[in-house]
Amino acid sequence: MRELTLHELIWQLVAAIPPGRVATYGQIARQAGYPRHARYVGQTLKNLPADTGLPWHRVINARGEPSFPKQSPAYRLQRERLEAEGVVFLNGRISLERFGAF
DNA sequence: GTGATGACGGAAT
DNA sequence: TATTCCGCCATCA
Repeated sequence: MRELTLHELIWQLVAAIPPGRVATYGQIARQAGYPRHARYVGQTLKNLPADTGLPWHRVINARGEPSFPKQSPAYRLQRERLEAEGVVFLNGRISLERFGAF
C-alpha cells in the first residue's frame, strides 16, 4: 500500500464537495495541507480524464467564478452543471453563501 | 540545470 | 471597484 500522492489527495477532496456547494482552488489546496498550491490543484484537474466522474465543476477560483474564458465550452458546461445543482450565478458570479464546502 | 508556464491568490495601485 | 503585479510551486521544454 503506498501513500496517497498529492494529486490523489486532491481528487479525494474534490470528490468530497457536496452537491450545490463550491470550493475554491485555494481552499482545496489548504485542505490538502498545501496552502500555496492553488495552481497545482488547477493543473491536477486539467489533467483529469473526461470520464473520472469527479465533480470538478464545483471547483472555482477565488473570484467566485469558473476559471475559464466565458466563451469557452468548458465554462458553459461548468456553469450548466452548477446551476443544475441549484447554484445561483449572479452576474456571472456565484453567491458567496455557496462557498465553504468543508 | 535553467527558464517558462499555469483551470490561482492576494496585495498594491 | 477594476487592473496590474508579484509570489508560490510542481511540471515541462
